[in-house]
Amino acid sequence: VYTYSVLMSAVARSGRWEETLVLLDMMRREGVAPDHFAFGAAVNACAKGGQWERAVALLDQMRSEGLSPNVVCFNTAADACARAGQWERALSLLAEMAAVGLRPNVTTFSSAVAACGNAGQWQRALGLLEQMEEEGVSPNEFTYSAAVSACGKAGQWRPALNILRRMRATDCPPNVTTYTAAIDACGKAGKWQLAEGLLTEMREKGVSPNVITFNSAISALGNGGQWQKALDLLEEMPWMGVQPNIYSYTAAVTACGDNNRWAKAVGVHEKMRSQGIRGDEVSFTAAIDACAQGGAWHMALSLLDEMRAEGIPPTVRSFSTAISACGKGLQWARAVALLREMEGFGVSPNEVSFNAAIDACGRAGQWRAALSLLDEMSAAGVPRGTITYNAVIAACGKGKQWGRAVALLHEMLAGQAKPGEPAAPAPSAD
RNA sequence: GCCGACAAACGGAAUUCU
Repeated sequence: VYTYSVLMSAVARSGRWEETLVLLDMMRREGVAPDHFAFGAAVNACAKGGQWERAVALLDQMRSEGLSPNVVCFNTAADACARAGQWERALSLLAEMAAVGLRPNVTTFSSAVAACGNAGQWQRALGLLEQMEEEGVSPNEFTYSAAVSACGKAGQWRPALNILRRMRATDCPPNVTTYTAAIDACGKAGKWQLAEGLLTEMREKGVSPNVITFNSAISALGNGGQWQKALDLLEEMPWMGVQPNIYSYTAAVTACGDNNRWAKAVGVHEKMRSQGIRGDEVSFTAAIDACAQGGAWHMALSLLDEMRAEGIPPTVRSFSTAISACGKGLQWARAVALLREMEGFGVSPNEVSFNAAIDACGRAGQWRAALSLLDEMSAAGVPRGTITYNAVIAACGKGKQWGRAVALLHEMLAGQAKPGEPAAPAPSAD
């Protein structure tokens, strides 16, 4: 039993849940009854592998084999729900624990808070903080950080900062992760000055920022329009003993790109590579996107070539971004050509790729080309989305093809009869 | 007590509007 569960925990870390289930079966076949550790490892593998239903089902499986799930098993299943944003399931596991006489601990609550946060339920996350204290369980850094992150994801920077304030009054003061989550929360809300202030504050309090903290701060500055400050911080972080990684550079590339500084973005990306950090598909795509936003379609295409020359296979996102770059530069023929070429590189265009190409045609007044792409899309088995219709309707509008635009609108509405789907944004009616 | 299972923070793409 011991040997098996050690083996399973190793497999679990890599998220290979299928293998842990096979191992469970092997144990049974050899007449070895899986214990809490073995099941715990299997539940963990399901959690890491994104299989929250299986994780929860394993708890029932345990019972049918005569084992009552313990707190760790519940916690691990709650973590699976948290990762999937299944807050209702996470909360029902909490309730279930109480029903079978188990006391949820701080880990249980932390996962439940994270589950709410990942589902956008920030008020519920805060409610859980209160609830756990009422039940005599003190939140720790994990819980608080999850709560700050929950607020941040929902754009709630004030409650996020309130949690930090509250922590200062406990014997669990904010640590580097909490500060990082708070910086990220401020950044997402465009509050770059607050993010900057938190970075200063933490250092004053003797909490050393790590690379993730700096990356969040760079993004916060970029998101607040402060691309120059973002670049400055990238330069300064080594002085504070933290070497930038590829995430840091990519955040800086995005900061420049989102603020209409495509040449700076490309420069930062090059600098990264001159520092011995190889670009990857994400960093290149960020640089291509910076060019797209700046209308620098030619540079976007060069970057796409460059990444291939470096042996970094462009992804569907890379291609879609480059198509968009061509479109914004009114290079519709190049956009369409790229759409057709990508298949040759082993990358199938998806809905986004087609949308970008259709938009490229529309911008250039090529409504016929846009319509034929719509047909091609169906022929390729790629479903049309709301955005597809918006783009193609806009293309017809630009080409003064009112009848076609209206027909497409009706087609879109007719095909959208699925209840529960969000309604299409109303196209402007001129 | 530890030596077998559990938890938190950061980066990339499309349409319109902001």
